[in-house]
Amino acid sequence: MHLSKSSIYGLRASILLTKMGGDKNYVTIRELSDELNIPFHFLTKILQELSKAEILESLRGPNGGVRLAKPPNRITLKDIVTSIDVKYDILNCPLGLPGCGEHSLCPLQQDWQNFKLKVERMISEVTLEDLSARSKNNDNDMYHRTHNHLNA
Amino acid sequence: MHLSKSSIYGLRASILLTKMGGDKNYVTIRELSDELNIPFHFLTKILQELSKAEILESLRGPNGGVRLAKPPNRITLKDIVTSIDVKYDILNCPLGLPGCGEHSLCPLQQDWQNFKLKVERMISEVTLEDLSARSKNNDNDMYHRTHNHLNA
DNA sequence: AAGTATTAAGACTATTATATCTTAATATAG
DNA sequence: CTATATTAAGATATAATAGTCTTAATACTT
Repeated sequence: MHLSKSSIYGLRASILLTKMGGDKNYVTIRELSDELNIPFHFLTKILQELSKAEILESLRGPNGGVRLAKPPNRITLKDIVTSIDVKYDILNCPLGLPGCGEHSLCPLQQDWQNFKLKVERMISEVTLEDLSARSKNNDNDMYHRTHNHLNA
Repeated sequence: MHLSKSSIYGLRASILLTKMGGDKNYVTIRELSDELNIPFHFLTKILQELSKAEILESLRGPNGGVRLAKPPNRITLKDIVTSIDVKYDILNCPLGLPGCGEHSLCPLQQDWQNFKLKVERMISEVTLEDLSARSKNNDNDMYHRTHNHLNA
């Protein structure tokens, strides 16, 4: 049960893009990678995936970069995650005990079921707009820190 | 947020051992690996860790094998997991959103906090005896299936 | 048209997790 | 004492993930 770094980086970049890109201008990947401390070439490849999935648009050359291809209230976290990790495994019991969620052996079963449903609903309902708004209201804005003591 | 396969295999083998080993006889690793569909040599190395941690005892030669080194009600899941994955990362936000659990950006924050506490408490309180008992009362006993459509 | 800034694409490398193979050590049985 | 069964240990192999580097394509600027 976890997302790949690719997905996490893709999420973070998309959120930052949402916050910066209100004016429909392109933002360079270099800017994003600097701000988020993500290796440039690595982020480039990830964002290429999101462009192919038509979540982002890109433009080469001077003044080029990437930007959202749709209004941020029409892009869910699930859109992003499933474009990057084609088969993401966020929903397996963290203890890997067989049958968790179906049978009664795993003691976490009930808690896991509940949490799983919330995760499922959250990622398919929450949009970039939502997250971006939250972030703006947050004094202690982790998205603009330059040091990396973040979760990974 | 996830356990390594090593930890999961170690857990499964320990549970099976608990169920088989009431009579204090040694069980061969081959038997365990066959029953659980875990590669023999791989399981051997994992169980060596558990032996070093004095959770299991082992004996070489004919009639050798492994067995619990303590009564199963004195071995918690956490004992096993921390012996195998010295630094297990079960407690990071599955979305890797920065600051989850401390700040308010991640929408899962509250749910994640709750779940995390339950996981923490569970793995440090539940013993092999508990799990083994559950398993015995379970008709559909996944631990003795030979095919592997289990969580991983 | 030339130069420059930028993404696209793909090859390459590094790291970690998972798995296998080989040999050594040890205990038992005969 | 010899043969055999078993774990111990360590070297090697494979696969997945993460990250880097190089070159190509493209778009803008002058």
